[in-house]
Amino acid sequence: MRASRFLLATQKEVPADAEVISHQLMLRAGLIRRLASGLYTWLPLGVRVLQKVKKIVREEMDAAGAQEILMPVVQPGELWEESGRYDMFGPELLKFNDRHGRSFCLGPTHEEVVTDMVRRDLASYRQIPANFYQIQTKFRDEIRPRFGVMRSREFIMKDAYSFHLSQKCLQETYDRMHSAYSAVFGRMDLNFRPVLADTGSIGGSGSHEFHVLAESGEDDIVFSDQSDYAANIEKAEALAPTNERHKASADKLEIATPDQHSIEEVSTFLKLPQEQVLKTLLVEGAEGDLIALVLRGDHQLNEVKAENLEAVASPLQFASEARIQEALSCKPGSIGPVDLSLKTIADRSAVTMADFACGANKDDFHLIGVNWERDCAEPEVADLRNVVAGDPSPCGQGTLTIKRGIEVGHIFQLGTKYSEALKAEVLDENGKSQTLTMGCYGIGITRTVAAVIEQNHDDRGIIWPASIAPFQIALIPINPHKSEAVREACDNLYEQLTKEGYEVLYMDEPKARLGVMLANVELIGIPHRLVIGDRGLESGSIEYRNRRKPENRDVAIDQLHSFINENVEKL
RNA sequence: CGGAGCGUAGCGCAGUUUGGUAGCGCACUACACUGGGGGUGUAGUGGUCGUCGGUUCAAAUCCGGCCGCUCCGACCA
Repeated sequence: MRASRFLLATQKEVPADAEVISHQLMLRAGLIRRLASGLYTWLPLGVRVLQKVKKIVREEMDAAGAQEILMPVVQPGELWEESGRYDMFGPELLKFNDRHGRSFCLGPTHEEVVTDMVRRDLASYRQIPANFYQIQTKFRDEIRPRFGVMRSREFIMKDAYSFHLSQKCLQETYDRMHSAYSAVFGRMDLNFRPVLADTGSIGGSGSHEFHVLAESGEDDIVFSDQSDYAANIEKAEALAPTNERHKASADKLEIATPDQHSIEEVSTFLKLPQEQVLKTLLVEGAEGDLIALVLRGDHQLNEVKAENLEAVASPLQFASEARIQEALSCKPGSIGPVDLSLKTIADRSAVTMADFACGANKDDFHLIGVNWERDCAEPEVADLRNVVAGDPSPCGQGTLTIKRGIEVGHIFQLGTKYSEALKAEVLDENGKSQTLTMGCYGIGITRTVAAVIEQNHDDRGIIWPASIAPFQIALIPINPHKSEAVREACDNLYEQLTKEGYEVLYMDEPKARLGVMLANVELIGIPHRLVIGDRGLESGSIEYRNRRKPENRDVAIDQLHSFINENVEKL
């Protein structure tokens, strides 16, 4: 590609509203432009990267036996009513009516549509298993789009859906998708981890997320230091403490704690460590009642675990201040389990506390020296908290560390949730109708591009892995408008390399300054760079530089061909 | 939706306190010099100051409504 015929929309200055490095570099390198909140136009350079990612995904999906389809972005509301998600999905589902007043939505995901396709077109067990995928634009009306393409409202996703007649068969496809995903992210040289994940509201049994490890990630991933165990913090079990609860040794005492509400305030005020203060949170119960969730003060509620409790309403909803006032006649900062007439569920760690402090269910008062059994009823016990670094690993080996991850892929065993609701059935060998079991598998294509940049950049710009670089080689002439020889050498080399199948960006604008071209080529992250000038030509060499290496090297012109063959990945 | 902040040229910003000719840097156009690592000079292009209304002789500036955006908390690939 000749740069004179290609939109290189690079910018020197960092746009003010770009927070994370990938967002900044994508804007500066001219990959994307913002159209509105959470909506981005992909410029020519960005599209080239996107196409590379899609190509890798297609190759791996095809190799794993999946078939490509393409489903509409706009979907009939009826279908979503049939699955029960039209009202359940929440405000992320953008709904609208057509001119006839029929309801439609923009697809945030495509379970309904594939399941509908399958129930119409698959009739026999002979067609099972089947795995259909597409690469399509999705829309989720995110509350807060941010980090550019990392959490946008419109995004491109590869989603696949498999159909089976047995759990065993589903497991096989699931495992095959697991390895296909590892292959996809491996081909992009990403430092990633498959981690155990919560199946969330979609339900089903097995689920893994694929996370790219990066500081800017929005998820906490926990690892065992002595085994392969890795899980999303939402999923990671906090084991019960091994030590027994101490005997009560202090007397219960009520203390005035004016204006002390948070655990931090209370622990400072009472001069007690946070581990000695009990945290009591009120949430809406499944029966319309209120439930008290109790944690050690220094621990954090794991909302997914809480939501998965039967007694707790799903989605999780904290009790409003008004509701608390009505039930307990006090504010949220002064609640405790003593004489509390609500169902109380305590975290495994909280229940081993003794002589602790907690709210007195009376504004501006706390209790100290409180003990379970003696002062308040033994609560129900559950795993309610987020694990913290240093906790024992739930796999039984090692302790946990926590890192940030960007979720770029997610695989699920869905079970029969959608096939049952939409009656996706086929006849088995005995002529009997059987409901299909489903799996679903997503890769955030656009998000993956951002994740790659998060892991591959320096202070000059992006450093693309060979497999998804927009161009392999940048060809830069020095003063071509002055030197016929340079121009000719570059023209020839450009033609030759292009003919051989290399993707070359030829910086052929006659008056472009060398420094500007070099800076641009580094900013947009092209892996290999050739600089051709009079001096080099006279001494029979061409300057080469690898984007990842700090130094130039001169390559003899007559060896250039083999040098490139050896050092540049042909795609 | 709650809390904080912003809206002035394609990008980054000043000007708003104290009302009085719309500015700077980058980018862009032309020319010249320069020419082996974001160069210099000269001359230019580009703005109904988010929007609607009010106050005033006069509003980017003061007042009010609306819209949009960003950041911090609840969603997910």
